[in-house]
Amino acid sequence: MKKGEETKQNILEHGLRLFSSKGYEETSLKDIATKVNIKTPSIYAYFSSKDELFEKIVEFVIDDYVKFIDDQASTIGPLSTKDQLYKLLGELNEYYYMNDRGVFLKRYGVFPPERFKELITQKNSMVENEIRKLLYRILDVESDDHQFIDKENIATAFICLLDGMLFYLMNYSFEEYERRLTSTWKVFWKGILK
Amino acid sequence: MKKGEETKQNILEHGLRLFSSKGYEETSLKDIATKVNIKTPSIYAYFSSKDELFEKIVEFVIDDYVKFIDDQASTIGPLSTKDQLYKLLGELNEYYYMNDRGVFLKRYGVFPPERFKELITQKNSMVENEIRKLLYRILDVESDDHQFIDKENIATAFICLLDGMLFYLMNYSFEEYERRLTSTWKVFWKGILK
DNA sequence: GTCTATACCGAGATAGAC
DNA sequence: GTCTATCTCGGTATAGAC
Repeated sequence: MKKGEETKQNILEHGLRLFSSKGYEETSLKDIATKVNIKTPSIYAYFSSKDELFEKIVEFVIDDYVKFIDDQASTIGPLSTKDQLYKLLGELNEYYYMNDRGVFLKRYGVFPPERFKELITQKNSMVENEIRKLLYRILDVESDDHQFIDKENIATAFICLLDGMLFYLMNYSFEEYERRLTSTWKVFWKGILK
Repeated sequence: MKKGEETKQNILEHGLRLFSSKGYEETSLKDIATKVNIKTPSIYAYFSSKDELFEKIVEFVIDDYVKFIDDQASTIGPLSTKDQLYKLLGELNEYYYMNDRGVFLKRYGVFPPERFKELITQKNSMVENEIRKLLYRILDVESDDHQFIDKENIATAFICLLDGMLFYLMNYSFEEYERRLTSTWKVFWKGILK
């Protein structure tokens, strides 16, 4: 990779990390520059403004998440319906926990800075759709022992569960999160059986 | 009410509203002063800094919510267990939807500015405890036809559901939220029965 | 491509008149 | 109790040398 290209990547990565943990306004270009080991004005060689940098990160993050969701489709294929659902829940949760992209997604998905509201809500509905599509695919397979309630219903409850678990992930230790995941999953699974 | 006292209340109220909708950093003291129809420096007659103003609002909001939860205890008394749970879920959700205090609570509960992190997480665990206590009280009554799974389990799932629904409340119309509440509730209720 | 120097602005905050 | 005037600081952004 060329030196310039490398710097650009570094700016994007550290920007992502800082925006995730501290928020848009609380992160200065100087903070980012320091992490990348350059001076603030050098950032302008790659991005025309702080806003533009942020938007580029938004786009990268959402596209990456959509890709991640699609990847799950192929990974969970051979499992039983129950295991597929549980695995999907765990994987999507851990995507949030394990990297800054997830935190970024949630932080700005729920509370976007005024200027980026439109861009973000638009992109966000893509994500929910992707998850719903995957859930329908899982539930459509009839080769299983179980009977389920209405699919749409399940998807809505599943997504709610996903969002709710996020709070646990963010506010508690990983162990506590796992305990709570088990509890919640039990209720969900019993709840969607006919 | 004395004039000074009134101004102070106005600052608190408009501060709350602006912090909820725009966030801490994006809200300037000038924004608040404008809404109150005073000039920025007048705020310092009541609060020694922006930080102090914010902290006062945090404390007010959390205390008010805890009070609200306690109020629910007396309101839902005569209903069946099922109706009590459903009503509680609806009431707690709508507290969020209907006033800025709820949005404030969530916004800073999940993503507090660095400086206030400690204050807020500490206060926040009080809230979860209050909800758990109330749930245990509801579930302890045995005069009902239903058998339930483990109480702790139910409480965890309930709180997860509460947090998840928040995303629906914030990102969709009230009608869509209600549709989704129905779906999610169905799954939850089936899930907690023995 | 990265730097130093600097312009510019808006924020939080203080002093002191009325 | 509220104002005008003003200070200070840190942020984004630009100019121009190397």
